[in-house]
Amino acid sequence: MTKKVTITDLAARAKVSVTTVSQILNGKAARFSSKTVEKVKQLQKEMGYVPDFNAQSLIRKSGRTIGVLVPNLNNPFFSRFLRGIEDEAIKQDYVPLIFGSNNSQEQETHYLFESVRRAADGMIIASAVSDINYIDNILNQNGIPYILIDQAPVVKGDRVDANNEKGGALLADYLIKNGHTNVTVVCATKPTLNLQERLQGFVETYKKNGTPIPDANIITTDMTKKGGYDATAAALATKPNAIFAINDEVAIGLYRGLEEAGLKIPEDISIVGYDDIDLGEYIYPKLTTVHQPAFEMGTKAAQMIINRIEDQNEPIQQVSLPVSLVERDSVRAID
Amino acid sequence: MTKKVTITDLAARAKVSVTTVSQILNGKAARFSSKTVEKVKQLQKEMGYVPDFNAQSLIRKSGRTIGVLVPNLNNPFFSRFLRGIEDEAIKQDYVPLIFGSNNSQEQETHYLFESVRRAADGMIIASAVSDINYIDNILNQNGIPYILIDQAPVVKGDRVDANNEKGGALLADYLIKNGHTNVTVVCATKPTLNLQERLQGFVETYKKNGTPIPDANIITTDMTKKGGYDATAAALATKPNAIFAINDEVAIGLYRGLEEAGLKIPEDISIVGYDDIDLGEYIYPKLTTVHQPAFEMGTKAAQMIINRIEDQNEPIQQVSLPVSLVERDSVRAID
DNA sequence: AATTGGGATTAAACCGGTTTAATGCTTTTT
DNA sequence: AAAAAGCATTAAACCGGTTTAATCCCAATT
Repeated sequence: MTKKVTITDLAARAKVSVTTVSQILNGKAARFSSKTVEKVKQLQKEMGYVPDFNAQSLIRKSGRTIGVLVPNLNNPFFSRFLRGIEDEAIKQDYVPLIFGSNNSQEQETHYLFESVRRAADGMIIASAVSDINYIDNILNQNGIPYILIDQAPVVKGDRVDANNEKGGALLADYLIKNGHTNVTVVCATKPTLNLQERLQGFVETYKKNGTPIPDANIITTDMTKKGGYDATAAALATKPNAIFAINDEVAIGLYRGLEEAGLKIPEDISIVGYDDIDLGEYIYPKLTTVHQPAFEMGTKAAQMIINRIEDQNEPIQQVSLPVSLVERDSVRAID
Repeated sequence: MTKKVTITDLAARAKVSVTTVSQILNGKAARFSSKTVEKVKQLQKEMGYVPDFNAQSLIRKSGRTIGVLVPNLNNPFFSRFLRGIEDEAIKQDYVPLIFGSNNSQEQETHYLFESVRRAADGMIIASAVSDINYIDNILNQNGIPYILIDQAPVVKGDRVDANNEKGGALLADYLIKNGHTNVTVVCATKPTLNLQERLQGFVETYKKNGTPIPDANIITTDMTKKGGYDATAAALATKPNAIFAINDEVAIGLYRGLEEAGLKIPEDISIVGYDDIDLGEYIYPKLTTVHQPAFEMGTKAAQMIINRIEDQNEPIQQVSLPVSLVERDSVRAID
């Protein structure tokens, strides 16, 4: 409970001015005698002096903080994504301020304002909401740069995503190749852009194949395990021989639902997911899915927002990371 | 990119002093004429004035920030725990600064110092390390109160945990009741206190039952899915009829390992886990485990640290939340 | 009419730093 | 010997707020 040591205390004990201390501790020591430099550095250790963060940020006009908003802390995809952000941010001496909105627009708004209030230097946003105008309003008005994950910017802006259309197409091709012409999709009730794109890529591929997917075969639900589970009956009612779960969490729910319905994967029905969360390798049967480079999306997003923060005039970037098919055991070939 | 509005700007436009604006905006408006009050409030909206966080924190000597350190952002147990913290913190107008150390003491240390530097008002720590003296050193020296999750304080200090010994005992009783006298445990290589306690409760119960567990039946590995998977062979070598995975993640790994070994759960071997992550309900067969109130542990921890922050003299609290057995399908009765 | 009192407002100090523009002293240069 | 240059250091302004202790003005008391 020792009272906090300030730069003034340190200066007093060193019998120099605070300017001197400040300069030396910030490495602008060029013009100070090595005697003074040593004295100050020594005293810093001795007294355990740590510059006051708020005082520093106030005058530097930056706290090297990045606000990060994700819809769901629970989804392993986002955990990996967050790890990527943390990893890169730390390297560049930034700190992420992480918020999970639980898929609620109200909470998103709250956290957006909280980030503004805390003077985040920039934000990385994976919104759960499809209409993101309001984000731009809040952030732009406050001069906070941001980068969107998996969403199209309202106005021209930075963006990182993985190639969702491609991912959808990859899955469709694979399923078609394995003889599944009768598929149903379990998607979100209010799909965000990335989901729309996945769906689009998938559906288009089937159309091109001459085996279009009827609208009735698009089931909607929540993007959670429970959502997948709850959608089982509706999906089954369409009598598909394969189901495309728009993300892996939903696939997990479907696994359970199908098991309870007495159906065996992939003998009775095939399933594919999307994301490639690590769990996919552990469940039985192992899940065939599309790999999204979640970690890399995180590091890339962090790099980009830091660049933007430090140079507002950088050209706008829209980065689309590659995806790939992860072929495992949840699909069987039919004839 | 409109330059940030300061209180001075606002005061100028309102033709009053900054003192007036400050007072009014902080609700100390009692002595101001309603005309002035209205004018200021109106202008605040109009100009979109948000008080500078760092300036405010500097003088208030608090940024209402709670540092949170967890070993692993990936583990659903911690996701739920974090949600609990976030939930409670927000209510009390605090913001959690979340860090995941990836089970590395080096990173833990880094984040500890980062929290000090950022002037966290307090910390909630779920360390991955069993010897936590160093935490106390860093934090205590800087006058930052903290509360430990699932660890015993070095010196008398606040603590939240769930009743781990009880949980271990619960599992042991259940297994014994179902006729499993020959069990093996998969535990951490360097178990933190909570894991030691679980193990202790489990082992003691078996000992009391007159069927002690041989040391050879305690297998150690990493606390991840992969760790569980990797431990399969060693566990199987002890020829158990039931395995206690010290947490659910490990159990998931074991599920996969056992499947590959051609063993059926629970027909050929029974498994129990610990934590009750939501996944347990979805895998096949559903996992029997011990429920830890992760969310409540989070809210409780947040409440406690906030109390401590706001009143350093509060009596020290050690809260142990109740656990319960969740009986599902991964154990069969043998005779 | 002088004094008191209270309502409305603000000047000024302060929080803990950073930075710019001096200042004072030596040492060189001319 | 005076002017210029160089080195080491620091005074003072500033960042954007909060808070304490005035100050001002007008109505009410004595």
